[in-house]
Amino acid sequence: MVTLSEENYLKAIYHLGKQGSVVVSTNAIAEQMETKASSVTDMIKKLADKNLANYIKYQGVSLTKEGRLAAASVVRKHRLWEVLLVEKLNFSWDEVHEVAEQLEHIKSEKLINELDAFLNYPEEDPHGDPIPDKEGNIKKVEKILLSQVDENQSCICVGVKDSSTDFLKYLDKHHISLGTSIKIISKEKFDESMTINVNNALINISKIVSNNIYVKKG
Amino acid sequence: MVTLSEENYLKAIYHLGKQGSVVVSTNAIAEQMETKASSVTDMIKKLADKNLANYIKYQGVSLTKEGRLAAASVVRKHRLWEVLLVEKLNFSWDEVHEVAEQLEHIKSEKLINELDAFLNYPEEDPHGDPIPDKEGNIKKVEKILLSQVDENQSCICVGVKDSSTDFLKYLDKHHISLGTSIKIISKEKFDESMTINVNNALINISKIVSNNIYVKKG
DNA sequence: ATATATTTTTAGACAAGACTAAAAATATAT
DNA sequence: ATATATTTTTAGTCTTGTCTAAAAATATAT
Ligand SMILES: [Mn+2]
Ligand SMILES: [Mn+2]
Ligand SMILES: [Mn+2]
Ligand SMILES: [Mn+2]
Repeated sequence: MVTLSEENYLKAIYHLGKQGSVVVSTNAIAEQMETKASSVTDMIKKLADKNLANYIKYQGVSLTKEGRLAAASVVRKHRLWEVLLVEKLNFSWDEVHEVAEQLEHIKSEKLINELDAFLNYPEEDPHGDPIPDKEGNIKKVEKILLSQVDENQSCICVGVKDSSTDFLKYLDKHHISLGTSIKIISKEKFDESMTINVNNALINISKIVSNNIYVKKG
Repeated sequence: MVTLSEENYLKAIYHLGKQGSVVVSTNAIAEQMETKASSVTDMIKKLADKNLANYIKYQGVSLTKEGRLAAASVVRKHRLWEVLLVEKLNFSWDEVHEVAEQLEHIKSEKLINELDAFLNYPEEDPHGDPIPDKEGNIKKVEKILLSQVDENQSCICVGVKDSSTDFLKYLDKHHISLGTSIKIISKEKFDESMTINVNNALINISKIVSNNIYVKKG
């Protein structure tokens, strides 16, 4: 039995582990989860006791095979629920995350499998993030940050790095969503802002924005 | 903020309160929730502190207006989720309860309203139980226990009192479901068992069974 | 290499929710 | 009316998950 709280820690370690080294620091987890380092240390020990994490004092933590599968299962549920909310229940992509945070902890094999089928086996969530399969495998899609595209190049928005409500609403306001074509008109050396063409409108976006939009060539 | 545990107690008091007097005893709650009387006393105090329950020591507990609304909201969510599971996700009526026990605690106004609309505003759950509206009102449908129907009378199954997996599977085996026509052929004085006609088959059911099936005349 | 800063762990406390055992209140039976 | 049985509450303990403050380990800078 994995508790709700343990699931949240597993998920945090899972996410932190794939952006950089597999070993994750106590402070990184604390920051991600908006909790205190001492709480993290306590929980890491419990995860290690349950064979969900590898832990060496002062050296950081990584997930075991079992822990990684448990984490991927939570992520799978989170993203499938997000698809349901957007596709069937009229949620917009900036409204789903909070509710999915709750739904991801519902325990029922049948429920998640039926949900998957009902949604026609989606491969991505409403933010362009891949949905792990039952074995925890995810389709690694090649995508780069908009900030890394050169002047005069065109690309297509395929995801967002920040999926906070604020950022997604900003994108809505500028009519940027998954599938939107973007052409880089010019880049400013000074502050790394860029002017882009979206739906034949020119808009200027800051480095922070271009650093949080994933695109593919085309 | 009402916690998950508080919601479960509210629901128990709500259910116990409508089958008999509105004031509910500590022991009755303990039995319903499979917990100890001392735990119930502790929780009742918390509910009273939050103005969700009226509590007089040694005299039992009842729900306040606010508590009744909170309880009805949990029941509403429970039953709407059960409808989703059966109508859209291929669950049978004996599989839904456990999962609905989890889903009923998800907090999101929008989610439950959209779910209601998506399901086309159902009035009953898969066991024939009425779904409270947003204000906590339920359509009181007149139904009687099968055990109370006289010999040679016909009736239609409109609900079940016991919705345990075991009982529902028993009904499945005998092809009794919501809407099934039942004619009482004979009643045994001795043990109050009865022989009934279901889909032109004669079956004998015990008092326990006839006491857990709701029917309407017709 | 040593002093300083940062990170991580430990120790001790707290709140929620549950339990056992004992005490107090209420109900029942003679 | 009094003794007995049942119900309910209290007192004290436990587990989970969190926190603060202090101690220990590790990293960084001169
Ligand atoms: Mn999300
Ligand atoms: Mn979560
Ligand atoms: Mn149910
Ligand atoms: Mn429940």
